[in-house]
Amino acid sequence: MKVSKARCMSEPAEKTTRRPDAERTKADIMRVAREEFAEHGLAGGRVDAIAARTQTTKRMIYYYFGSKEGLYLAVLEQAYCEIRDRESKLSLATLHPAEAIRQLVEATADHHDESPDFVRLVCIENIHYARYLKGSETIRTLNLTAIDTLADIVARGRAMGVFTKPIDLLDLHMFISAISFYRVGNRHSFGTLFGQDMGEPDVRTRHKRLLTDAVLGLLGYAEAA
Amino acid sequence: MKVSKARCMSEPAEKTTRRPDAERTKADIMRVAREEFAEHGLAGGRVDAIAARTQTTKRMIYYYFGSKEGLYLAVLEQAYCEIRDRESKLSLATLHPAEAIRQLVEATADHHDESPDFVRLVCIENIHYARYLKGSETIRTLNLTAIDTLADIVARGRAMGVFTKPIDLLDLHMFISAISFYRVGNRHSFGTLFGQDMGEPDVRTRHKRLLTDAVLGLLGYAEAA
Amino acid sequence: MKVSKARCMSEPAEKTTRRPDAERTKADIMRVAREEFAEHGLAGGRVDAIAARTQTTKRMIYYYFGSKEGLYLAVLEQAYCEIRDRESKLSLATLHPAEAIRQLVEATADHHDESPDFVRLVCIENIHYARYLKGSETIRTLNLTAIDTLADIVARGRAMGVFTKPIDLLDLHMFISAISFYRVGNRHSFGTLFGQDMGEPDVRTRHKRLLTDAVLGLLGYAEAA
Amino acid sequence: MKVSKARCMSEPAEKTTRRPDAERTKADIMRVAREEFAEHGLAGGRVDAIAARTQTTKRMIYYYFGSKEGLYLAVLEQAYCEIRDRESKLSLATLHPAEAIRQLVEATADHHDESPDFVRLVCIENIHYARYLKGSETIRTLNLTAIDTLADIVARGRAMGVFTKPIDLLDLHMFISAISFYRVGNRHSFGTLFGQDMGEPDVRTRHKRLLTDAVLGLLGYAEAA
DNA sequence: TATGAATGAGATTTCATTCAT
DNA sequence: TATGAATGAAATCTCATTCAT
Repeated sequence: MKVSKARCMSEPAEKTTRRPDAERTKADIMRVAREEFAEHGLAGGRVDAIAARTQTTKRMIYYYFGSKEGLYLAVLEQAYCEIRDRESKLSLATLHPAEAIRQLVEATADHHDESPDFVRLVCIENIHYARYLKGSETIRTLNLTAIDTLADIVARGRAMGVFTKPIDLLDLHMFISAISFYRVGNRHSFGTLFGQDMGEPDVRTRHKRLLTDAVLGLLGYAEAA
Repeated sequence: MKVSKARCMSEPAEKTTRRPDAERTKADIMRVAREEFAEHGLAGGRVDAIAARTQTTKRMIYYYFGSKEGLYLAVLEQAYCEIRDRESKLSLATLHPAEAIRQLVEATADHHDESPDFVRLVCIENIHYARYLKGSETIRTLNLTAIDTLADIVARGRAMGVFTKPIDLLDLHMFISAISFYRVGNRHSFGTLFGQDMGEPDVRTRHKRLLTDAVLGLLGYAEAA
Repeated sequence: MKVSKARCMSEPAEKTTRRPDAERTKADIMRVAREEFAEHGLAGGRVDAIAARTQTTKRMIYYYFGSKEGLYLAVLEQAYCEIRDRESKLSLATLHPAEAIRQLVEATADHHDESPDFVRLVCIENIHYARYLKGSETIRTLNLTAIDTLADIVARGRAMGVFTKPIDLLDLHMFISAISFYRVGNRHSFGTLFGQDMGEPDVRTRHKRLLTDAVLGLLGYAEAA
Repeated sequence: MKVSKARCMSEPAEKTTRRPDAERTKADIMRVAREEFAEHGLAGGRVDAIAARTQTTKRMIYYYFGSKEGLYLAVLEQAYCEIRDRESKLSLATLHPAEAIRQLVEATADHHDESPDFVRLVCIENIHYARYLKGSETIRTLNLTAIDTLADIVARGRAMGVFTKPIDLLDLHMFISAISFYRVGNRHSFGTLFGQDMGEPDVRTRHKRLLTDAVLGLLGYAEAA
């Protein structure tokens, strides 16, 4: 598989001798493939369907990605890269720790709400026991920054004396992710069983506030401090 | 108890030994199908593979369930029935509200940890936009007791003055479910990315305590009360 | 195949010792089978579908008719018996020959128009190269009376000097049948291609008059005679 | 000539020898499929049987025609196209109207006698209530020329004063078609019941003469004119 | 690079028929 | 006579992948 470019997907065309369409063709395929796999899963996604919605042909999919699985992996890597990029764009270092937590929670929840494809791909990947994630050089070397961001905020809060309880950073991250993820990933079953649409703006707002409160509570945030 | 016992196909076989034994055949198929679908999803699951691991033939799958989708739906319904049964067996009515919450959280988390197949099926169903769930008369009339149980505890806690903050019951339920669900559903990607196995006993214990603390915090549990 | 009762299907129950339901069960099966085969053909008709619309079970179909083909044959025989019965009820012997021809043509056309199932079964049987017809003792011994009826009319007409041209009786019968049959059997393709519904009352009337005219013409009917 | 030549897929292969040769593959499949469907009907025809008698594989049938029904429709369209082509090749414009009628009747009867596959396919299609015909853009826009041809002859005959009776053109066409069609379509049942083989040359000749006479009679052909 | 045709293996589903009681 | 369960064989259709140019 010749795909594992650790540097995500930005690279603005490089101006080499090869036809300038190559990158565009690959991007076109990946965009469609992402929709297809997010919609139907790896087993349910159809190479034919992807090719049909692309400017190019099936042969090119194999030329560039080697196999259906190779394409799926590329899609997965791209999705994680985007998440990493979004995470690393947050600048919470100058905020009051409680406010930083609030903004981090909101950003995380919003990321998930706005990227249902990503959530679906992660669900799908877990159905496959994260087999592709595990096999991906790219993703294993991908530094997810969420923990670092959290670490900084918590350290500052503790130094300032506003966070008073000890809590494992990974647990804290899991907590924030779990709620954010569940709201999107389980939206359809939850909505069906309980009649609540978790996409509604005020439900969304309420859940973010709830999560912020819970997280601050776990950190032992002393409001008065 | 407002829960209308919609038959969950338990009834232990009226006449002991029947002729060619339809119930056993169906149960045999469903047991195997559940494994197959939970493992590979609806698209990835193979009717052939199911039949091969069964005492009967592929033909009988169609005889009893009509189609692969029909079988999947039957499996899904059964899985939800079991969860409902487990939920309704909890008797927390006599416990102190805080203790009841703790036990409810623990039971919920344990249910999920011990039923990874259920969690996977729900993920899969959400990938299908809960289409089968929505189409299932059985499941739509299935009274999920979780909310009732929660309602009772919260009402008692509030009456006793130990729960001091207002919180929506559905949000509370979502909160507990989300953490319980994510721990199992996203175990593989989380483990791969962060190097933590959420199945380990002490992680599990820690997460349950964390969730209990968070929930009690959201309820405004005043320990001294 | 135990079915070949030359005497068609009348026999009013016989009052023997056997369960009185036997004949009714058979008749029930045949009624449904006739619909099914007329609708979908021999290959397209489904034993399951027949059984499902019957008061009895699939097993009984095999008990009484031996096989799908046996049932089809029984249906075919019954259909031809009914036609024979209808034909033999015509009493044209006392009419003026030209009037008799007119009534015979009308009756034939009406028979076909009112028995689309029969027409369809005959089409289907011809698709099978009349294999079942050829193999049927019952039908081979069935005296189709159409030719006799025609023969009588033509003989009388010729004796009276009103039919002046010689014409083969079988050709004459073919002529009348062909138009009557085509109107029903090819109704759907004809209607689609030419936008004319041959079932409409005035089209039907027109065609009957046309056919009568043509037949009388072929017979050299001299009106003034 | 008001006939819009809707392409009937004739075009003799633009580039002589192509690469893997799609047209030949399709034509090969259709030739065999036509035999199979004409022989056994849509329900009775087997895709496997078609593939086996072809130079290619079953897979290609689905590649080119999508489904068994798609292939059947293609066969049906082709059969109708051929008929239209045959019809449009008749040049009766310069003949005496009575002679033109005779040749038209003979050609129509001959067409049917020489294309039993076409007749069988039309029977089969009528069993299906002309559902495929109705759904076929191609066939619905196919201008059947028979009526035009007839119209021209009748108009000339009337202008010349040799055709003296008014008659609906569609009825006239129905008449000619019905006899021609019945002779082939119902050959087997008719032969079985009445012991006459309608394929025999002198029967065929006799029927053509009979039909010509009847048609001219309906037109009020005055020989002396 | 690019393309349309081709394909083998295997997927789901169907069907007439029979068995056990 | 009656019934529901069972079945083997074969039907239709699908899919990722590769070939020839």
